[in-house]
Amino acid sequence: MSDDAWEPPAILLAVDLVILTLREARLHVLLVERGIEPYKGAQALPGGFLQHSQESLVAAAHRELAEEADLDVETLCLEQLGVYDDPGRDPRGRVVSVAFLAIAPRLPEPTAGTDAADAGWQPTDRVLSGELNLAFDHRRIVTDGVERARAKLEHSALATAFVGPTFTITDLQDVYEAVWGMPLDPRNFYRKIKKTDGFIVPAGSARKAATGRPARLFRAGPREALYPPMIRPADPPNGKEQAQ
Amino acid sequence: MSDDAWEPPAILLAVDLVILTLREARLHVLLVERGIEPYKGAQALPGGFLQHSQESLVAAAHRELAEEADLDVETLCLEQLGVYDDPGRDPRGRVVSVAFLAIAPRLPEPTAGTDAADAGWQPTDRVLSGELNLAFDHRRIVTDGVERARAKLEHSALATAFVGPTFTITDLQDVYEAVWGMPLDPRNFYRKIKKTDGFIVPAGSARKAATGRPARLFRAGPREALYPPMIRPADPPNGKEQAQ
DNA sequence: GCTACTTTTTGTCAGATTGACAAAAACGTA
DNA sequence: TACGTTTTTGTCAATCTGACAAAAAGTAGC
Repeated sequence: MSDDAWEPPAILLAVDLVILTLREARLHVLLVERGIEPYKGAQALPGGFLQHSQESLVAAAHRELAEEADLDVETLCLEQLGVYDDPGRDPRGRVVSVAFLAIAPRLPEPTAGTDAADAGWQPTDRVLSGELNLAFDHRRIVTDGVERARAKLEHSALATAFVGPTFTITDLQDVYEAVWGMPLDPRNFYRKIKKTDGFIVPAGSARKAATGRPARLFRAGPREALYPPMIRPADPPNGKEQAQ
Repeated sequence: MSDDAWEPPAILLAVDLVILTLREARLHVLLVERGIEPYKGAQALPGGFLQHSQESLVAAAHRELAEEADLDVETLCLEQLGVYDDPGRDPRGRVVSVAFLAIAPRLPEPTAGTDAADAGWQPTDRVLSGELNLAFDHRRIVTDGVERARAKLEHSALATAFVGPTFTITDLQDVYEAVWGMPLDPRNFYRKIKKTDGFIVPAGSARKAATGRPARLFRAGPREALYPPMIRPADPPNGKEQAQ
């Protein structure tokens, strides 16, 4: 490309957000109903274009989140998920979108913002299964986001981000079961968690549900990366792949 | 953002490539000497701007690779590494760059292309340590790329991408040692590899170096994801973190 | 041809980890 | 006080890991 007279291509840069949380022991994703064309009326991830050329991507992400879902998530830690740039993914022209992922403890019901007709939590199952159709390539983005969360639970203390400041080991197990989508043995889970140094630290004695032995409370520990990782059981219980 | 009169911000979209390979049992990255300002004369990752608004990011990546390093890597599998968008990372204006990562078996010495004064392989050590300075934020990108490769070695059969079509188990071990930057026990490595179903399949009897028992040859197996993962030993041999 | 040396491959063995399951502990409730 | 529930502590066999020995299969030197 030895062209001196080079015209910058007209490309629009956007951000999309996959916000995951736990509600009633199921993994949910934040969706908005699009208030404008294209895909007006369809469910979509919150997101939008960069406002000006100096706005950073994460700044745009936080701004869109506030605008579209009225969520106060200053503290929310956004992680880059990927870039989606298939030409033709947006009928308006060439739109390259950077997706971000965030994990949140139980959040308040979001209220509709200016650009979105409505905002609310939907179970990720319904999106992944295709039961619920999303605008653009947002189903793929959600799929990637959930898979990222699953993987991160194995190697990081991410699970504590789903729950409140103090929690019980059973709370943590609920997170793993909801995100991984499989049941785990409470006894073995308990043992594994407790012996992973720095994952959790005690937070006073405890009390919880109406019935059963009260559970001890813990707080997130200093450890960010889990060294002996929490290996999730092989996914395909229906698969029959056997090599060698 | 309820503005109808909205001016698309002037943002340039670029790609950068982290091409990793093994040379003399060390991990190397492909660098070019910049032939134009800014950072003219400095070492940098191959990459450049999207040519037109319909060009996909991977297409641009392949094109730049051919242009700048004259490498024929049609078959090279590029994986998205991340987006680098710090305003101010490029003195020419707002440049958002999407980085791609590729792993390659021993490649021919690249020849300089049109935009780059020179192209060649440099040990990643020299980049990570800061001994070799790179243009823009390319040192960070290389750091992220190497870390990604390290992580992928744990869970995928990526190691076979570093070697030729047929290889010995020792070849594989060299890959792990070079990328992880630590020595591994040949006996235990051998055992672990052989018992990971589908990782490698036999490829006829074998022969190799001038000395020692001839090693058996293998070919990459069907397995993409390693189920019992290859857990790499804890990184910090100098660390002393102990909680609980 | 025989010995020395090198590298690959096959074992061994104790300690740690895992998965499945039992049982005790610590509550509320009838 | 007996019962049901949930948390917590154990147990046990199977598996996996890390450290190390030894056999196997070549080449090189004499």
